[in-house]
Amino acid sequence: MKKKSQLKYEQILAETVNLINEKDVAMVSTNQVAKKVGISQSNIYIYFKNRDDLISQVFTTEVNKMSAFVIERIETRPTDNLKAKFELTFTVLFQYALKFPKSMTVIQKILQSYAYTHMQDQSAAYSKANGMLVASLDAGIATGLLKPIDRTLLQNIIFSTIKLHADNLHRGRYTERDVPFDQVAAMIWDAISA
Amino acid sequence: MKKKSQLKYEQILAETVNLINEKDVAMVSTNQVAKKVGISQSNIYIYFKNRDDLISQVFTTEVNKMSAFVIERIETRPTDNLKAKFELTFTVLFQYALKFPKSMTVIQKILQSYAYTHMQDQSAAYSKANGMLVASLDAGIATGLLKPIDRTLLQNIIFSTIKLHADNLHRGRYTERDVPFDQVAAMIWDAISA
Amino acid sequence: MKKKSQLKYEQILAETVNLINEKDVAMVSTNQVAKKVGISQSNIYIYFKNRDDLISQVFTTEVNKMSAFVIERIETRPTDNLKAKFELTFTVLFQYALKFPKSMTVIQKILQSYAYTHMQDQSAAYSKANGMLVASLDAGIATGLLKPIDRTLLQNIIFSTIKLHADNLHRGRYTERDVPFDQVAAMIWDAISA
Amino acid sequence: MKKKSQLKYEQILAETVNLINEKDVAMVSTNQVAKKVGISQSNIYIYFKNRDDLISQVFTTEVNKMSAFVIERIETRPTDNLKAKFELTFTVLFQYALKFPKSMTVIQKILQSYAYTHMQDQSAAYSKANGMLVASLDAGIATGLLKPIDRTLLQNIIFSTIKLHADNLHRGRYTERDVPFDQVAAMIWDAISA
DNA sequence: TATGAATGAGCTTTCATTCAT
DNA sequence: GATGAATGAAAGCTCATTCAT
Repeated sequence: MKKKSQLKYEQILAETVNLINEKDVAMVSTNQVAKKVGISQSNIYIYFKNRDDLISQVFTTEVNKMSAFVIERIETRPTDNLKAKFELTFTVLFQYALKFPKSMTVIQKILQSYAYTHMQDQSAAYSKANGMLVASLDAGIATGLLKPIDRTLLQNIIFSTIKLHADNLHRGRYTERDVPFDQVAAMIWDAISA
Repeated sequence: MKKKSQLKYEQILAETVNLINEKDVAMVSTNQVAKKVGISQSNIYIYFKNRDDLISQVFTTEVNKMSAFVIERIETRPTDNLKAKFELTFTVLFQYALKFPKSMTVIQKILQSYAYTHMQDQSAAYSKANGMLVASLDAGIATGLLKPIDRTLLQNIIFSTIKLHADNLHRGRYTERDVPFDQVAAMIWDAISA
Repeated sequence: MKKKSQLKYEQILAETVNLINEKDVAMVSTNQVAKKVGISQSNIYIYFKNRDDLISQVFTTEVNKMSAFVIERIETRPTDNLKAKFELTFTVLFQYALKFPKSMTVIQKILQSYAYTHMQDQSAAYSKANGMLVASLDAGIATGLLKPIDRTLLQNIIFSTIKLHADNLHRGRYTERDVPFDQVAAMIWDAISA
Repeated sequence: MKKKSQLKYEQILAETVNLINEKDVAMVSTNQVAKKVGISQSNIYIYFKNRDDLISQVFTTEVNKMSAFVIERIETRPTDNLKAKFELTFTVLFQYALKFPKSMTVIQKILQSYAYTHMQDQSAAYSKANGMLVASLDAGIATGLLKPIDRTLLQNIIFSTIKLHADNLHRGRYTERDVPFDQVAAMIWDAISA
């Protein structure tokens, strides 16, 4: 794809993200996306194989974005203190959720959607990103730092809590002064630490 | 509605629950429901004002079912020990999730769906049920039993953890022996207790 | 039909008249009528063979009502003065239009509707009532009182003008003081008189 | 819209005109129109926003056609004789009704239809065309040429008489020799002139 | 007499997708 | 690359009508 088309490709992705943010994944149509971008519906099929492909690429793009954001801020500060690393991860995830409020919502919505669950080729990006987190959690459990319990339970508390906190702030339910992130991180830590 | 129709009314609700369980709320059509029940599609409009009404009544029915289940098992065992009461609540919610695996999923899906969010008259049943839980949490915070933090964060950990655990069991990710509920309850308690 | 049913029969007719007054004939459904009367839809099919029959009976009833109203006020005042008789007819028609503002509208709407045009047995009542007017007009033409021109043209001016004037008054476009009926009658007379 | 589509656009309008001519406006469905044109029903929504838009554009098109027809034949023959101008207008309207027998019927039907009455943006074309006639009539009244009476009464006689005469000819009720237009125009003039 | 239940046909509208230009 | 045109399928909903009770 050339420059010009690269731009349009990104515009389509961006408007799809916006629309998924507003309504259910299943309610977002290629029609609506095209209208938002200001192109004709059929144009979308030049950039994407079909609707599933569009949703899928939105997902992959957002996962990659988040993944890159986190890795960049963690890998560069290597530490042998596992607990500190976890806490840094929480903070970075929270920063991401604050900076890209739509991104986490979209990732979560697509992940839960029927469309994604039944998609042919699911995101390799997601597997990879998830794999890193899984490795971290397993290491934490193995070293006795985290509770010896199925990792999905730990993972759920981490992500759902951070996302809810960011959403609450974003919607103005409370301010960062009312509920400092430290308290939230402490709550997560209390939950998952052995 | 008379006897005979009461049966069909419930069949429609039941099949709608099944379908919402399988796919996104927005993807469940009156057509599909009718086909599952074995009636003509227009027949649904005898029992429900429109599609929104159908979804809404499914929601209310499930919330009432859960509410009744929980209240019946808690109110009858009054205690002045607040902590014991919380732990009992967790257990009862878990029992419900185990017994009616689709119910919690459906409640959650509808609650998150765009359709419900933008519905005219939202469920009074839900407001009431939720109000009781809110009161409990606020009391727990006030007495210093729970962390002095926004209650939605506590609530999220309780529900999402219990639901995920039940789902994991249901999908065979692990058995009750592998991950006893006590451990899960302990994790929740560690998270929310002051 | 017994007394009770006679009442319901008339209620159905009355509500149908109301609905036809508000919208297009083709838009009035048995559903809506039943709802207005407060009965079940299927009940209508006890009093009327089908929808066409309902519309047809509404039409006949209204035509008979108008016919009786006019005849009663004209036949009882026999006169050999043909011009005076015409003018009396205009006045009586106008009184009817004022007293039953919906009636003339409904008659006209049904008369123009596709349903009526293609109905099996068209109203004998209408033929009869129309026949009388036709005879009057033909007599007027024969005696040289009216313009020697196709009678439908005369008839149209008479009815459409009287109806429009009554409607204008009813909708408050002007008052009877602003536009006295005498002026309207004079206009009609100027048009049709030889 | 490009060339090819322009053709289909006009075909859709034309078939809609035909159908409205045959039955009630409310009975004309996009289904029927599509079948007549020989396209799939959804295709109509490429050319028209929705059904209302289709009806509305049919109306505007016909009004514009009539308006252009009349203006072209009147404006080009300016005269300071007001009476002559009125009589010319009658003649031209009659010519139009003869040449486009469906057009006037369709305009009238849509104008009376519930759908149009309750439409959002009503035809600017109609307002303009009507405004010109209104101005003429008001001038006629002011100069003492026409009867000093509400203009809608004058307008009704003009239009309904001309239309009925044209329809009568079209349906073969009588020939132009039986009822020359001069007589009809005279009748109208007798009605409206002071 | 009355009604609840049921249905098939029809309606308007939106959708994902394809294709010729 | 881009678009207008086209379509079949499916959606939600209303309708006239029938029938058993």
